[in-house]
Amino acid sequence: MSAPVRHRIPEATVARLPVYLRSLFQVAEAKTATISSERLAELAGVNAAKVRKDLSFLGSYGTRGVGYDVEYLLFQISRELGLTQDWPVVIVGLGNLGLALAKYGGFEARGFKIVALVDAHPGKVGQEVGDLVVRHVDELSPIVAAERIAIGIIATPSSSAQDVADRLVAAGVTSILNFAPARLDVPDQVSVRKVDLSTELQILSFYQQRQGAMVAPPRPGLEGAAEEVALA
Amino acid sequence: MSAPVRHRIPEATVARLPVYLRSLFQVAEAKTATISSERLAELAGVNAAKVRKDLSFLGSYGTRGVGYDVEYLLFQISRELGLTQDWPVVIVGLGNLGLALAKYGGFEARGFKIVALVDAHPGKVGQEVGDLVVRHVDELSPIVAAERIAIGIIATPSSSAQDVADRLVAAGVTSILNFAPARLDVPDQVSVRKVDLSTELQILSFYQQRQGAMVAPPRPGLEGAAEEVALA
DNA sequence: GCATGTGAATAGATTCACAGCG
DNA sequence: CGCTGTGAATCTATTCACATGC
Repeated sequence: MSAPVRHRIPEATVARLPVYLRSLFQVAEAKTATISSERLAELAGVNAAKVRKDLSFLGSYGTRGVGYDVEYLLFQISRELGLTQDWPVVIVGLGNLGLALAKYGGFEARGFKIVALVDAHPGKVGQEVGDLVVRHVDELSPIVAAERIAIGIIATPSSSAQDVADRLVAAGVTSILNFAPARLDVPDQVSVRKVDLSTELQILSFYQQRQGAMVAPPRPGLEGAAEEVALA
Repeated sequence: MSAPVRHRIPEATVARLPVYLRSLFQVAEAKTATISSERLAELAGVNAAKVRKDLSFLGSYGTRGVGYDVEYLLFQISRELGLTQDWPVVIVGLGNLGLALAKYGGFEARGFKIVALVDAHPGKVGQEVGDLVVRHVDELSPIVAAERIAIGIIATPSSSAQDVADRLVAAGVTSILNFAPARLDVPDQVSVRKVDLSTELQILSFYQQRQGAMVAPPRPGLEGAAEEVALA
């Protein structure tokens, strides 16, 4: 059931697998049966050697002289990412952002299903959002257990983020996506990823400031290399 | 008026400066005058040697045997990030996510000011959000010019993302924060950073699937890509 | 012939460990 | 003496270049 685990897959590679997955979905819609590393690289915005090396960590799924079978590769990457099942997710915090996430339909298509909404504020509890009713954060444990939730999204103010993380962990959640601009202290077995909008803007600001009219774009993490900047 | 640029600052370091900044604001509120790399590392969730090396790229702002002056360091990092001024920002796309971002008050405090909202949908145009009125995307150029906007946030469905990016670039925007799950093709001078919620969840799914055993919380600031957003 | 798969080379980031200085 | 600043060592990631095998 679980993936082969031929090698230990590098973190940087794991972070790119979802990008390849998306590109492959596009290609699959166009009824293309096979794809070369060159073409996939172009769609994903990376370099072809990187694509080949990344895919080689999953196994030898390509055919020399031909390329990769799109459907087969889609399946292999999905399996590697654990997306052959749907993961139940809880959103904690239903302010502007939490609500936007709750209403966003794009997760379902990608292997995730929002199954519970939780907030600490009495005014929020009981509210209906889509086909879910917001429940109180004190009920987190039974909800997580009942719905077999493994992934939690924190969309609260940062002042409550650590408390919420503690509750999620206590309830048995082992993966957390944190939108609050706060560092979370969690046990080693728990994975945390952070999305911080202000941080992203500040990084853009850095590169923006350095260019006035010169050079040097940053790079979101994909290709490209920063050029040198002349001294002021 | 721009920073000293003693060395070229590594990308990984740039991505951590906002984290240090936030930690320093906390510390400053507590009226602490100086801070050691050890303590700052703890607050930022990184290792102390990394803090020292990162800060050393900005200059020698610490005092041996003592630590760093909090206020001074705050200023230096802010300056390096270009946050001594407020950047005017436009949000394109006012679906659930765009609206949530528009209503989110956290940017102002961090050096950014949302000065314009733009959408292509007639139903959206004219709507009031906070103290702004949504304007039509066709007016982008004059708006960008009038407000001296350098940073644009794309919160549209991915099908429009490239078109919006082209318009932003044509209007003179040189930094883009992209929430749409699409790769953007832009000129070299333009910086793009991408925030992709589904990708983040998929990365969590990978580690979740490899349960119990090792943990490997991926890095927050750099790579990432894949899906996200926008709503209709 | 042609595109994969992969060792080897290079580049970049992190960590170590200690010299240097207040 | 304590903590910064930094070369050196290590680890991770990227890119090159070509042998391999369809």
